[in-house]
Amino acid sequence: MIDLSPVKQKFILHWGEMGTRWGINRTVAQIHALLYLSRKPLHAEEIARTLSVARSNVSTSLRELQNWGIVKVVHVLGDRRDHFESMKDVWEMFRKVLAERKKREIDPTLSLLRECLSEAQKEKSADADKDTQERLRELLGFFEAMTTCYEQVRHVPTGNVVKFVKLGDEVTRMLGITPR
Amino acid sequence: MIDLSPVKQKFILHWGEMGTRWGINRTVAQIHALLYLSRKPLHAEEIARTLSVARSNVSTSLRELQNWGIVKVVHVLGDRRDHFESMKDVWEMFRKVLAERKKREIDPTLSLLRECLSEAQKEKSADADKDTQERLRELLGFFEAMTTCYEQVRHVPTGNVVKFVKLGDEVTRMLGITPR
DNA sequence: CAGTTATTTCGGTAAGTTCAGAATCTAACA
DNA sequence: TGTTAGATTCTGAACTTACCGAAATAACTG
Repeated sequence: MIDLSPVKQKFILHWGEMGTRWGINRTVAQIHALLYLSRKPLHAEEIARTLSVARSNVSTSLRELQNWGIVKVVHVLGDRRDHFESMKDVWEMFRKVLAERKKREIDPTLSLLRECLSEAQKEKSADADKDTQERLRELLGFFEAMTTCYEQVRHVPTGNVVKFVKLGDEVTRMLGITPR
Repeated sequence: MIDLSPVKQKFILHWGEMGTRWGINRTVAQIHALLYLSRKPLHAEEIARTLSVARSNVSTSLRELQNWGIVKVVHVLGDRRDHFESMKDVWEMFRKVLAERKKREIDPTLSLLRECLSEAQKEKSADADKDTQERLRELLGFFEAMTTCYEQVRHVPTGNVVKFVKLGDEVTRMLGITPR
């Protein structure tokens, strides 16, 4: 951490904390922050030294970041060590994470809700739990809406994000769909 | 757990798992699932028994759910124990959580990024780290866009959510803002 | 106000996670 | 083909977080 400017330190620590709040391992998030801020790709040893964490820990964490699809291995001429760099396009990065979370958490939840609903219909005490069914159905509806929403957002190219957000603002205002 | 239908069990367990992935304590999420599915408000003792967790643990978790604003205390006539019920409107619940997460995580991140940027400008090695500044600025831009986005979504009444999502779909398609 | 029941707080313990270092594996290079 | 730098995996220790049960507190009843 000594090698880092105070600003970088501050950000990396914060990002680590935020990670834990969203179910991401602290070290994983810190490494991500470090790579995101780094001008050049770093090798594992360098990361371990900079953040004062074990080399092994870095290895595992990098693997995870690669699984999220936001960190990539690159090679530097004349150096046989792997170097790692983070995606720099924030929007693209966000989309990656969104896609991955959908795959890991939303999709399984959709399946589960559907299973539950079909099982609920077969159950003996069927009408006794009409209520549960209704609840599950509403939740399913919600996640389906989220999926639709995601499908739209997923294809907006980075350059258009701001435009897109502003547009949404206009439209909702015009149509008065959001009475306050 | 014995008192629960298989379907309820299944859902509660899943919801608990999903909770952990998003930084929510497993028990907290399970209690939330239980209350969400429950037709009538439950008292703490009942929750503890049903989920086989300690009474005290239930107490703490309920407090947390109340902090999120998605569980409320209600009183049952002729019973002096507190009873708890979950909000049933999924969309409303989602908005609550969104609002809370914004307050707890996004807003502090915005502040931090602004601090970092202003400190970065004062730093000695100022131009050496033009790059870092640029990265931070982009991240800030992203979170600002997210905030705008949130502000729109935040006022959509439950009845209009589906309409809203479909509308977004139409608009983006019409304008061809999302070329595939 | 004494007795009863519900709720919260707190200290210890169990469970889970993170981490360092050793052992193993892989591949570059002589 | 042997040597070595680098990457990965494994294991036990340290630390963190979640959880329980006991004790204290608060709320109610007669």
